Amino acid sequence: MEESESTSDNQRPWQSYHTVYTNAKAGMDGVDKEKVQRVVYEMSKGSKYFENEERKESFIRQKIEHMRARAAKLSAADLSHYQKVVDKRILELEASRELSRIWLHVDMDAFYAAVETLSDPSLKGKPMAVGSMSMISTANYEARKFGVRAAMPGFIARKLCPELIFVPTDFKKYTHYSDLTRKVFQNYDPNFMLASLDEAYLDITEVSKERGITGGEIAEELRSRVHEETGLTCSAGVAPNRLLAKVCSDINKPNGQFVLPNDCIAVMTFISSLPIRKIGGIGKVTENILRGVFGINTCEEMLQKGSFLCALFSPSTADFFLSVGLGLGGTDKPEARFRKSISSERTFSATQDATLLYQKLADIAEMLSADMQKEGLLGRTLTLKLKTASFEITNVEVGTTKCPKEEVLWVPQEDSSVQREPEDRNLDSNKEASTSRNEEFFSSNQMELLYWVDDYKCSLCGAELPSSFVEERQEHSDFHLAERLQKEESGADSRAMMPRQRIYPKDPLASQKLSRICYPRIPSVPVSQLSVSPLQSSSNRIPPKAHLNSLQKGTKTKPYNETTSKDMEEAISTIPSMSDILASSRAQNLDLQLQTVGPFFRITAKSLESNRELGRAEGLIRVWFGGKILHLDSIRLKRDTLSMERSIFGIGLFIGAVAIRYGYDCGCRTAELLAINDSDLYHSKLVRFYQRIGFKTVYEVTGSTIGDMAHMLMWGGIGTRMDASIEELLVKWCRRFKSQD
DNA sequence: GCGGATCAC
DNA sequence: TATGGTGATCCGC
Repeated sequence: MEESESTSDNQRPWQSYHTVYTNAKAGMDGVDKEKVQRVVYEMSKGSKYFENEERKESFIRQKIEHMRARAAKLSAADLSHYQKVVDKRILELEASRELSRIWLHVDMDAFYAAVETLSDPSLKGKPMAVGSMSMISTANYEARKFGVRAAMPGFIARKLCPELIFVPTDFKKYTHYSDLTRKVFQNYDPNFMLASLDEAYLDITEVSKERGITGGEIAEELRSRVHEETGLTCSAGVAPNRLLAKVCSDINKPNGQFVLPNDCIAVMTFISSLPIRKIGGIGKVTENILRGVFGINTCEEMLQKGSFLCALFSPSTADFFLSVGLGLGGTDKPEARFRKSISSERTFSATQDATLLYQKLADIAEMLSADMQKEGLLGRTLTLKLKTASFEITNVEVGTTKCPKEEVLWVPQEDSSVQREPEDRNLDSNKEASTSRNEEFFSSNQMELLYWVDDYKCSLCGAELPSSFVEERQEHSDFHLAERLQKEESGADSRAMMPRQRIYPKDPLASQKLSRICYPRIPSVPVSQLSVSPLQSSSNRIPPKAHLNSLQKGTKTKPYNETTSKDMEEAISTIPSMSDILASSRAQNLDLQLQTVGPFFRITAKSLESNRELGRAEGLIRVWFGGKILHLDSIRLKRDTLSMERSIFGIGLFIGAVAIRYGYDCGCRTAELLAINDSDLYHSKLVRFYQRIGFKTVYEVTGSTIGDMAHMLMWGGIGTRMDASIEELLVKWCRRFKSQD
C-alpha cells in the first residue's frame, strides 16, 4: 500500500497536495477533480504558502502516527474499560435525545454571487466569482462546474476558468438582502438564530402545530416567500435538531430542501452512512485524523470505535463524536449571545521596513479602536497576531494591566521572531489586533440601561426604591455607574476613579525627562510608613444616627451644591474622621495603609482575609499661592476586586476617602485631578462619575494651546481638569463611613 | 491565562 | 504578483 502510494506520488505529485477545494460541495458533481487538483498543485508548487501547507500536513501526519501508536498500545483491559465507559455514556446521551422539536436550517444559494447577479443581470449564466485575485468568497454555479469555489485564490480560479468574471465584494448589498430574508424568517420563528448573513436556524415547532402543517410544507412556503421578497433562491433542511438540519439543507442544494422526520429510526438510518466531513465542526484535519487513526469514515463508525475515541480524546471531544454517531444535536431554545471578541486584520505584501510595519500596526489599531467605539465596547485582553511571509502565525496577548500597549505588544513580538527564524523577521506580512476573552468582554452601552421598572424597581439589580427616595436613587445609580467603571477600568488598564499617569513621549529622552517631572516615585522602602489609624482621634465624630439624619434633611430634596451655609455648618461637624473611615473599611475586611515621603503619599488597600493588595492611590500635597492642594495622581484597583461583593465604594472610595481625609489633615482645601481622555465614550462617563462624587470641571486640556503643554507636563495627558472642595467631599460621602455599631 | 490550532462562513 | 477577514472554541501547558 505504502509502495503504490509513493509511486503514484512520483508520477502524479498533485495527489499528495491536500486542499479543501476538492471537498464535495454543492454544484460540483461533474467536475474533473483530477484536473482541478493538478492545476491547484501546479499553481501553488514552490510558493511560500505551499511550503507552509506541507509543513502543516507533515505535522498532522506526525500527530496521526503518534495517536496510532497510542491506540496500538491500549491493552485488552484498557479497551474493555473504555467500552464500559462508552456504553454508559451512550445510554446517557440517548436518554437526552429530543425528538419533539422541529428545526429548519435555511441557506441562501451562492448568496454573494446571486446578489451580484441580481444587481447586474448581464452576469446571468456566466461563470462568476465574488472576490479578488487573492481570494474568492463565493462562486456561482456556472463557475463551480470548472472547479472554482469559495476560499480558492482568484488567480488559480482564473487558471481553471479563464473567462471567469470577478466581482468585488460589497457587504452593504449583502446585508440589505440578508435583512430582507430575516423579515421572512421572523414570521416563522421570532427567535430565529442567524448563523451568518446567509444562514439561519428556525425552531418551527410552534408554527407547525398552530397551523397544522408539516415541516416540509413550512420549508416550501418559507423558501417561496424568501424568493418573493428577494428574488433569490435558498435551500432548507428540516430535522429534529440543528446539527441534522444543517446537513439536510445541503442535500438538495441549490433551490431544494430535504426533510428528516422526527423519528429515531429515520435519524439512525440517515446518520449511518453519512460521511463525517458533512458534520459541522469536523473539518479537513479532524477528518484526516479520524480516518488515519481509526479508519472512521461515516458517523456510524464513531459508535463502533467509541472505546478508542474515549481513550484518546478529551471527554468533551469524545462526547461530541459520540453524539454525532447518535445523530444528536442542539435542540434547545437559543440564548442571547454576546460577542466575545472584536478584531481587525490586514494582509499586505512582505516588507522589511520597520517604519512601515509600525505604521500598519497603528492603522490597524486605529480601525479596531473605531470599530469598538462604534459599538461602545471596551476590551480586557489585547492580542497581536503576526503572520510572516512564510505564513506562520504568532499571537501575543496582553492582559491590560500591563502598559503601554504598543510597546508590550510589539517589541517582544519582534524579538521572538528574531529568535525563531531570523530571516523571517523582515518579511512580516500581516498584523491583527484584537481584544477578547470570554466573559471579560462587555458592552459599556449596557450601563445606560438603568431605569426604574414601574417607577419602582432597578432594572439592573432589582433593588426596590420608590420615586420619593430621590437621594437614594441617585446614590443607587452612582453605585451601578461606579461598579461598571470599576469593571471596565480594572480591565482596561487598571486606572480607576482617579486618573492614572499617562504620557505620549515623542522620543525616549522626552519620556525620561517628563517622567522625572511628573511622576515622582515613592521609594520602595518608605521613609515613613504609618498605619493610618493612630493618626486621628475621633474627637469630631458625632453619633452615627445624628449625622445621618442631619445630612438626609439637608440633601434629600436638593442637589448638594445648593446646600445652604447653615446646612454646611451642621454637616461639617459630621465629617468622618480618619478612624471612622478605617473602622468602616475594616468592617469591609479592608486594611488601609498610608505611606508618605515628603509631599508624596501612597495609600494601599489590602484584604484582611487574603492579605493581598486590592488597590492603591498616589499623589502629593502641592503648595500653591492660596494654600495647599491635594493632587491625586492615580487610584488603581486590582482585578481581584472584581470578583468581590464590594462595590467601588467599598474599595475605591475608601482609598479616596483616606486620601481626602489625609489632605484635610494636611490643611488642603482643594483636591485636583485630571479625568484623562483616552476615548470620548469613556471620558464622558468618567467626567460624569467625578461630577457625581463632587468634582467640578475647571479646564479642558486639549493639547491645542501652549498653555495646555504645561498641563500635559503636569498630568501626562489630555483630559478634563477637575477640582473639588475637600470639605464638601467629606460631607457628601460621610454616610458611607458611619460607624458600624 | 496564554498561545497554537481548527473550523465555519 | 498573488492564498482573506472575523469570530468562536478547544487543547495543552
